Amino acid sequence: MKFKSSLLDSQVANLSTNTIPDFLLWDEAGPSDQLDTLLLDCSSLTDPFIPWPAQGQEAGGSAGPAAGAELDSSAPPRPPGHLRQRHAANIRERKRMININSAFDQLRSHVPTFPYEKRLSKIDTLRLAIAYIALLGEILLSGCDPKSYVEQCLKNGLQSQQQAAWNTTGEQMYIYNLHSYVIIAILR
DNA sequence: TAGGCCATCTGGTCCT
DNA sequence: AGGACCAGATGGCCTA
Repeated sequence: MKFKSSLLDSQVANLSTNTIPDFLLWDEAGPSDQLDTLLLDCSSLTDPFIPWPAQGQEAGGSAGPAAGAELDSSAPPRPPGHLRQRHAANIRERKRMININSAFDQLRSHVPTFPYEKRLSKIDTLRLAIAYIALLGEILLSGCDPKSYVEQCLKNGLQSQQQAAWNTTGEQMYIYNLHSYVIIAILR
């Protein structure tokens, strides 16, 4: 997600003309079933299957630098079964990352974005979620109607932004943009 | 083509 | 000892 000023400005412009931007949550795009199945199949293997090709060749994906260490004659000798254990650890790691990515997908589905916004990156998902939670907390504390609170918040925010633009740091502007982004995306 | 994002592999560390 | 977690390194893909 890139906070292009033109993007935010266009949404603010729409809002100022009482045109509420569309809001859409990300489609539930769960992890690849095929990949899950593949990993389950791999983890059920009982023989020390080595997924990467013969030495010196690149596996289907990208091999890390240490993959070459196996080929390094100067490297310390590995204990027997090291490759098998390493392969098992790789599978566990992939499954762990799938779990993490699944959680990210779930989180994305709860973070308000614009329908034309490209898929949120992980870091943007986290930052927007933080901003969203903060906003929800403010709404709870205010006791106001959520929609009217958000609209009022946006109006006040725009005024304060204009007033304080001259001394606003980049970091503050980024946080402000996150806050505004969430607010505008919520309104519909 | 450079930069951002991501998946993957790997070794190290900590925990059970 | 083995699993979970983590961070570094690397290469692929995509976009401006």
